[in-house]
Parts: sequence; C-alpha cells; structure tokens
Amino acid sequence: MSKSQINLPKTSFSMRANLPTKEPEILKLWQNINLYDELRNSRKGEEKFVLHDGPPYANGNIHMGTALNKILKDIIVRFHQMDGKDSVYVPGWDCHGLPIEWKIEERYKKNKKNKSEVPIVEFRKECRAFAEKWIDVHKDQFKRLGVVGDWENYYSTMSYDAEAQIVRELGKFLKEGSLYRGFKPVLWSTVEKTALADAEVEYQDHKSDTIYTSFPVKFSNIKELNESNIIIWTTTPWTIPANKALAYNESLDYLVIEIKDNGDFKDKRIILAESLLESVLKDCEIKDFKNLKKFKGKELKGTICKHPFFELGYTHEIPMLDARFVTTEQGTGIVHCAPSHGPDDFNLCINNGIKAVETVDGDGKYTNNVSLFEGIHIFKSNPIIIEKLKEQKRLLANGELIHSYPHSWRSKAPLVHRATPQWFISMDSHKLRSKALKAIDETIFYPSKGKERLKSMIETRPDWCVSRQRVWGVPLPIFINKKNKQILVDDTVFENIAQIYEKEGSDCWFSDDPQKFLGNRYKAEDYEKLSDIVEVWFDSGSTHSFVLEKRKDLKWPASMYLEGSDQHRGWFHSSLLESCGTRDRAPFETILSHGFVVDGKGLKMSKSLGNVIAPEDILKKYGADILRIWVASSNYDEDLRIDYSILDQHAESYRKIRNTFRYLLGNLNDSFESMDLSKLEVNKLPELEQFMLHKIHKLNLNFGKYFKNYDFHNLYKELLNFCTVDLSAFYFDIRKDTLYCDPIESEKRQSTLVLLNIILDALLKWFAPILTFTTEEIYQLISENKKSIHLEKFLSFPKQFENLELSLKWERLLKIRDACNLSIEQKRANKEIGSSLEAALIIKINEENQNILKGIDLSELCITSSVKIENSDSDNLVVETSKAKGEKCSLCWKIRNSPCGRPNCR
RNA sequence: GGGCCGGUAGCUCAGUUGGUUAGAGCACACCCUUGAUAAGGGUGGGGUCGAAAGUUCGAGUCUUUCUCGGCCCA
Repeated sequence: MSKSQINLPKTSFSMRANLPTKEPEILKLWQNINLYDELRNSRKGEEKFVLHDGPPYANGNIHMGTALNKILKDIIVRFHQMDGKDSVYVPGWDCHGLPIEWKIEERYKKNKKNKSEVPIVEFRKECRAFAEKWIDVHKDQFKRLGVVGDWENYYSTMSYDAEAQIVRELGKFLKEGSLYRGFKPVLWSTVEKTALADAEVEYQDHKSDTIYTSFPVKFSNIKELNESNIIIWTTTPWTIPANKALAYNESLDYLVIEIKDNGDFKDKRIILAESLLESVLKDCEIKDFKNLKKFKGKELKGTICKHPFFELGYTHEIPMLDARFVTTEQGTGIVHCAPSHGPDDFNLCINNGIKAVETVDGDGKYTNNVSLFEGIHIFKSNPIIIEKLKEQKRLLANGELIHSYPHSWRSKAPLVHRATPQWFISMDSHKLRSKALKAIDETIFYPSKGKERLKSMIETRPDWCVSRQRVWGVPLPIFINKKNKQILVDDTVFENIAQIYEKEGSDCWFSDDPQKFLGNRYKAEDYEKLSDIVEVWFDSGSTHSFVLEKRKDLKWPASMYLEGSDQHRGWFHSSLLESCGTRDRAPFETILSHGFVVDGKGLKMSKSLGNVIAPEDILKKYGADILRIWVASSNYDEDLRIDYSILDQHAESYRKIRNTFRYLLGNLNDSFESMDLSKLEVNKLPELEQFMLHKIHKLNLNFGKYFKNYDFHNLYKELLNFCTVDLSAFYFDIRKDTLYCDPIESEKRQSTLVLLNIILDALLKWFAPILTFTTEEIYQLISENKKSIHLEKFLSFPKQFENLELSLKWERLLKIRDACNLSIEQKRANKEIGSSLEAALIIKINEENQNILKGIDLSELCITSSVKIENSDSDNLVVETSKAKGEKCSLCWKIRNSPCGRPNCR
C-alpha cells in the first residue's frame, strides 16, 4: 500500500489570485492577440448588438461612477458577444464646452495671460489639446477595468467629421423651420459686453435702489380686488419697463388693506402677503389703514393687472401667475416678472406663453422695444424710473439696500440678467414633443421606471436653447441677411460648411473669410455671420448620427443606451430630441439607467465627508475582477453602495469562486477535454451525476432569464450559490472519495471527470463576462492553442440533461442527508466523533419511504463509513449516529471491520 | 422649496394578486478536518421589514403623515 495510489489534485492554478499584478499581464495578452479584432472576426455576419457609448467628458480622472458605468456596459457587451451576437462597442468622448474652457483660462490666469488678447483659434487649439490629453488618460483607465472595445478607433465630438455632421444636423432643423431666433436672459457684463457663465461670477456687496410700486388691478375673480393695487418690491427698478407679469404663491395668505394716511395712496386699496404686512407698513411708513379682506393665494388665479406706466402707453395686460419661487423672506409676497431680466421670470413666463424680447442692448442701453427710455443706460435709469413712478402716483416708497450681488470675475463690474438673442429648437412647431413621446413609448426601459421619468420631462420642457456665447464648440452655421434680417437657409451652404470642417475642422469659422463658407451664390458683405457656438448637449445628442449611422461596423438605431439616471435629463434626453427632430424616432431600442455610487451608509461621496473611494485605490488593493463583481452583484435600479467592508466581502466571494475552479483544475490535472454534450449518454451516468446535470440545466435556464432582463445581481448570486451550495458543500465534498481513492479507469471516477469537465466549461463561460481576467487566466492554462475565453460562446445544454423526476427524488434525499448531518453534529458536539467518516449511521424509516433509498449509497452521500437502513412504523425519519467500529483504512480513511477491499486500497 | 425614486439580518440581495413561524449566500460564533489547507465540511445565533397612524379577520406588501438618503429641477 502506498500513497501513490491516491489521486490527489494537482494544479498550477494558484490559490492566491494576486490580481493587481496578474491583470496587467492579461491585458498585454489581449493586446498581443488583438482581441478586439478577433472578437469582430469571430462574429462576422451575426446579428449585431450595438451598445452606443454615452461619451464621458474628457476632463479629469475617472471616478467610481464612471467605472461603474463602463464595467456595466462591458458586462452587457460581453454577454451578448458570448450569446453569439456581433456585439460592437465603440467608446467615445465629449470634448467641447465650458469646463475645458475654464481649465485653459485658469492656466492663463496663472501665467498672467489675458484671454482677450489670445486669438480665438489659438485658444481653441489649446482646448483641443487638453481634451486629447484626457482622452488618452481615460483610455488607459478604462482598459485597466477590463473594458473591451475599439480603443483605436474611438469617436469624439471634436473630431472633424463629428463637427461636420453636427452642422448638417443643425441644417435639418433650420431647413424645417423649427430652429428659430428668440431671446433668453443670460448673465451679462455691460462693461465687457459679453455673457458670463456661473463659474465666472463673483458675489460681492452692492448698493441697490429699492422700490415699492403698485400695479392697478384690471380684472379679478375676487370682488374686493377690483380697483385695488398689487404691491411689489424690487431691487432693480430699471427692469420695471420690461415687466410682463406678476407672480404670487398660491399657498400664501394675502390681505387687502385700505390706506388712510394722507398722500398718493390715501383711500387706495393695496394687496400684499399677510406675513409681510408689518415690514411693508414699516418700509412704506403706513400708519393708518383698514384691513378689508384676507384670502388664499390661489384665488388670485386669473387676475389681470395694468402696468404702472399704463397711462404712458404701457397698455399690455399683466397677468398674475402662480410660482413656487415666491416666498415671504422679503418684499410683499408678489414678485414683479421681467422675462428678459431673470431666469425665474423667464421660465415662468415662457411656460405661460409670454416670450422674452430684447429690452437692453449689449452696452446696457434700452432698445427701441422700451418706449420712453430708449437709449438710456440701465445703470443710470433708476432715478428716472423712480421719478416717473412718482409722477404716476405708483410709488409707495423707495430706498437703498446693500446686498450680495453678482459681479464679473474679470472686470469686477456688476452684472445684469439680459435677454440676448438665442437659438431655440421648438418643441411644438413641428411636433417634436409628440414625436419624442411616441418614441419613448416604443422604447424598452431597464428599469421600467425610467420611462415615466423621461416622459414627464419631455412633456413639460420648454423649447431647446441650442446656442451659447462661448468659443470652444461647433459654431452655429448661421448667416443673417443684413437687410431683411432673414436667416440664410440653403442646403448647399450647410453642406459646403460641413465639407470644409471635414477637411480642416471648425476653427476656420472664426478666422477665415466668411465668403469661404457662403460659396458663390451669396455675397459675404450682405450677411452677418454668427459667432455663437452650439450647446454641448446638441453635440452629444448627435453622436448617433456621426457614429452609429456613419460607421459600417455599427447600426442605427442602437440596441442600447446605458447611462446613470441623471442622463434622463442629459444624454438620453438630447439624443431623443435630436433624433426625433431629424429622423422621427429614437436612436435607441432600449435604455438602461443605473443609480449613483454612494458610500456604505448610502451617503454621496464627497471630499468633505472623506468617504470618496477612487477606482484606482480598488484596483491597487483588490484588482478589477473584484470591482466587476461589485458591479455585477449590486442592484443598479437603486443607488449602489461601496466601501472597503463591502469590497472585502466581495473579495471573499471571489476566493470561493476561485477555489471552486482550483478544485476542478486540480482534479482534472489542468487538462480539459471539451465534449459534445448532445452525445453524452446521460442515463449511463450515476444518479448523482445525472442530478448535477439537471441542476446545471436548470441554472442555465435561470441564467438566460436573468441575462435577458439584465438582472445581473440575481444572476451572480445564483452562480455564487451554485459554487458554494451545490458544488463545494455537496458535489465536490462527496466526490472527493471517488476522485482520490477509486482507480483512474473506474467508470465512476470517469463519470465524475466528465462532470468536472462540463462544470469547468460551464462556469468559465458563465463567469467570463464578469470575471474577465480570472476566466482568461484559467482558459490560458487549459487550452494552450486557443486564443481567448472571450471568443467562446455560452454552452447550450441538451434537453436530456433535464430530469425532473430524478431531481424531485434527490431533493428528498438531500432532506435525509440534512437529518443525518444533524445527528452527526450532536455526536460531534459531545466529542464522541470528529470527522463524519468516524460515524456509523442507522436510519429508521418506514417501508414506503425506503423506496427512494433503493440503489442509493447513503454513506457516500453523507460521507460516513456506513449507513444501515432499518424498518420503522413511524412516518418520521430517525437517524442514530454511533462511532464506527473497526480500523481506519490508511488510504480511503473509511472505518472497516476487515481490511479495506477497494481496489486501490488493497 | 418642488418633482421622481428608495429604506427587508453586520453586508449583498429574494420576498408572487395582502395569507402559516419573513428567506438565501456571505460575514459572525462554536465544532470538525488537515488529501481543495492563507483551503474544506457541519451546526447555530442574528430581523419591531426606516417611524407612526389607518384600511383589513389578517400588512414587509395597500393608504396617509413623518423621517433619512439619492437623482433632477428651482
């Protein structure tokens, strides 16, 4: 007798993974074999699955949210690839826009360089270089996560062909007529004569003139309001001529009071919010008054007022509108609205069909839209307005207030909100809204709640403002006829511009002779060339046109768009509108949205909380496969929690999976034989093996179901449970005896090896989309001449693996096994026995139930030295455990009365 | 401030149209094993289902309010 007769597992697959160093080696392998090209070649002509990448902004290192997004995309792309489809992934980047402009400006500030002295083209070149640099950084970071894609031929919104196509797309809206010129307030510096972004604004104390003025009520549903006066308070008297509406809050209480003091307002009724009565009385020095009525704000609905300058020709009606932004912090509880001079005002008015107009020009002077005051500078007009209000007996009080006010970060000059010419895509003129809503209905959403979210946004959103007064972006391809102010709409001009951009990019718009773009049919001197750029959401909303439609390896529409749930207002939204406007349908068939990454307690990550984890930290400590497990096992319908204790647990699960593979490889001695599953003679296998095949078949069905619904956390859980419950604690444990102690050629051992081969094959493929690195490591070990696990397909299991009857029987056997374990455990706790092989069982069971034990070796199932079955009258099963008598066979460790008779043990 | 979404063991997740004692895996504790060994097996403890009120014979599941958190908007 010698130990050499025992077949112990042997493998070069290490127990410790050491992923942080091993993964980069596998990345090199993939690069060496050109995995991406191989993937494409392997599925030539197959049905395409195109997950169209939502372009991240090329700025700064990736964070957990980006990592989650890319890994989730990669998992899905790989699932479809292994499902047999041609699953193409082309990564992209969003490059234009403010954040990069700021970065370059910051650099200028540091170097004491003045932006206005730098030619636009030079500035744009620096922006471009900046974006290019970050694309390279991102690329490496994404690859490190194990993301497979066409990294060599990525797309970007600043590529020449993208810029050209964006022009063509805008041309479609212009031609249709849904792109129109309107006005919208932006923060404006009258000193620099330019618009400013929020980040360019500094808040400083500023002294403003304040006024309380009155708007006579023209009509109201409340009897007492007729012939009364609405009172408002404002710190910008110069906006009074631009007033178009008054805002109240329907949940506030209001009062009608009659002033008794001598003066302009003697015996006049005024309306104000109840809770602001005292401060108004004080500010306006009202001593004597009569309280006439109290009413709810909502009763103001439908009230129409007259402008304070009604008698001076301001005859337009002033409607009262409900607005939540009206508070009782200060003022009168009713707010004057000039849509040309405030974002709140603008939004409220536009939602009620009141458009902003250009009331103030770039220098800060009233335009001819403002009668009486045209040509006056707004910063000099307050005293004039106040004087006029007094004249009209509309001024209750005026004063001064020092408050925090926006100023330009460059000139330090106070800023104003000024309606400037902007370009809008109408939601309704050409039925864009209804087209988009229909497209939403035709889209499948994962999770389904995304549908309502996007729908409610589209239902209520105002027209899409696509112009920005910036420089780093695609120039709006618009010429305006100097004489008749008409927009030039001509396909040949748009196409000419697009072709120029294709060759040299869009920088030339700012530097070259406008005649170059107009071609021969128009004269440059007849036209004004716009210098606005296209807002970046239009850029990324057009990716479907210059990526999906243009590339031969892709298809339009995309099979899926997948982003964080914030993109319902972002990329999902803009892509939907752009595509519905130009192609009458969504550019995607399905949308998958995921939640946000939060810390272990569910709080968002922030520097101040100190709970930020960077992907880099995780890669260094655990490796990408652990991070990928975290993605796969988390429910992306909601926010995804992460911290080191959560990662530790996933790392623990990973070890279990890794050891499952190690057991398989060890017993197969690192050699794998692929077999034709359909030719397997299932009936000739032992029942235990048949039972396992049934389980594998069933698991595979569930696998398919979960995959179809992109329900990865349940899929992963089921795979993990299979490894721990069905394999490690059951099948592997039982079959160790056969594998170690039975003769190599014995039928039982051979059957076990057949199963181990099938299990290894199945597990490798099931896990490959998630554990991209580890499955590759194993694949390289067992299939030397083949290239990559990722070129394989999922196994399909023949129907004959299914055996419901057998499975029901074995589920009952498992219950008996549980009872045996319980009985053994009692003896173990009493210190009567240690290992289960030291146990001899007596099972008392009634005759009827004995049937299922026929042909079953329970000692094998329970890993004991013996099991004796005895008749019982009771329906209840009773298990008695005693210490096995005899000697322990030194090879198979079973305890026998006589020398062990097994072939290898003799 | 408004809209939407969410809160089930320490953790990741199940929980059908309301219906026995709310489940699984991991983690934890104890025991066993030392031929998967920085592994493996067995047994076990652990939950006021975010809180309160309501509807109901019966609520993790339905309603309302509150609270905490997230996204979007202002």
